Amino acid sequence: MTKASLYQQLKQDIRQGIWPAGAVLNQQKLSDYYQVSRIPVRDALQQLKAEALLVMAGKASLMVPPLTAEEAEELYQIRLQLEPMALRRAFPQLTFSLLGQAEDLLQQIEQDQHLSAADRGALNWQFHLMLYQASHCPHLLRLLHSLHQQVERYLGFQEISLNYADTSHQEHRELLELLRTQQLDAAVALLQQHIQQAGELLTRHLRQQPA
Amino acid sequence: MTKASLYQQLKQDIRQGIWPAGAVLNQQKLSDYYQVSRIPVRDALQQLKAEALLVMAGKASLMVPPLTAEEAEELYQIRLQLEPMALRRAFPQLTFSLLGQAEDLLQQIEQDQHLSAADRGALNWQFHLMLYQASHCPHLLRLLHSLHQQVERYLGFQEISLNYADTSHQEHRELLELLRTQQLDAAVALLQQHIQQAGELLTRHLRQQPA
DNA sequence: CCACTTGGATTTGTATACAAATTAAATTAA
DNA sequence: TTAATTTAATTTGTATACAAATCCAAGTGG
Repeated sequence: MTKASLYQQLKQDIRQGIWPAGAVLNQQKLSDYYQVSRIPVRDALQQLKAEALLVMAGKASLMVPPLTAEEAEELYQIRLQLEPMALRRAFPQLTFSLLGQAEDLLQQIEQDQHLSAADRGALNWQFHLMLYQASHCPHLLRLLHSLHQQVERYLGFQEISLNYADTSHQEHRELLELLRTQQLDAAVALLQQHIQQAGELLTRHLRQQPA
Repeated sequence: MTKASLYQQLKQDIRQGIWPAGAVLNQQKLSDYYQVSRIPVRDALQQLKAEALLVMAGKASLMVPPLTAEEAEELYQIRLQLEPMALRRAFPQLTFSLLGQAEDLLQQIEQDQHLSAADRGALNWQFHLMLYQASHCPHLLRLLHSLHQQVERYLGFQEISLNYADTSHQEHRELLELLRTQQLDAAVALLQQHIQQAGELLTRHLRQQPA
């Protein structure tokens, strides 16, 4: 378990609920669990804290943040502001090659019916990222990546991703088609609708059946 | 030099150019300079890296990011998307008490004519924060705080803040007045203009006279 | 009964020492 | 001369040991 991979592992284990929402993580427990000293654990924790994938609990201890409908809505609202911007700035630099690669990712999602929620989430983000990357906006991409990691914690609910899968796929296809035919404004409108819809579905679910 | 303060100190020293843009920071150098072991230095560096106040230079070393017009523009564009959102979400919860506290900050800026660029920047952000805080959006506030820290590195140029000071003050006053009289849309429009103007001034300056 | 100390147990913070990796220079071959 | 390769120096990564702080529960006074 090397340094970078400990960070990755911890992040994945938080997503997968090994360290559930509300759990207080202490360095000793983690260094025992991952069979490393506290130093690399501290490094990983520090990084996760800075990304808000962990939050302070008391004066010195760290906690896996609870999942709330309010914060989920907030995250989607922020995405709703930033992702259209990313798409607009990427648009002039989008190539058929990139759009093709994005389509490949879609196909991968649709074909492999028995992907884990985590894998589907990762591929879904890769699809969006493929489009946004062309913007060459390092800060924007960094923020979107961070936001997506936050959101991913909420998408463990099988029901959501399954119910929404078909609509989502179709919207992704339409988005690609609009970009291919140079209809930027329509593409942005669709993207906004896409994000808003996903956000509403998630928050509705959270309010009905809190995490 | 305790842990939290080492992080603060390093951040301040980067802003103030003790570790200038492009400088590669190594742990030994910093632990000598700040008279602490490498462990707390590592913690601080890890955090600064996660906030993009430091960036990777090569495989393992960290660098103070260069200042570029492109990134400055990007940062202001992101603020342009997020700050109006923060103001809108704060608006229903804004009280006369908060508006009063915001006004106090303005007065503090205007009265003290010989503030350092850093101090003026800090107070300016506190003014904006006073308004946005009422939104109770933790993620949004965290992002805006981070963005502002990024932007602050660009505002060491005396000419900019001095030239713009008067216009900026007046816009701040107008903003408060619009909020007092419940004119949200006008307030948002002014805020957008305020950010855009500041961004254009900065990027124009950077393109004329690169850092 | 509640708020407030106080003690010990736990947990985090830091220093030092050493291992692993990276960087940069020197050397060699094309 | 240039590019690739090896080697030495530097720098980062990690473990262990100890100091400082925090947390929590038991005890005390109001």
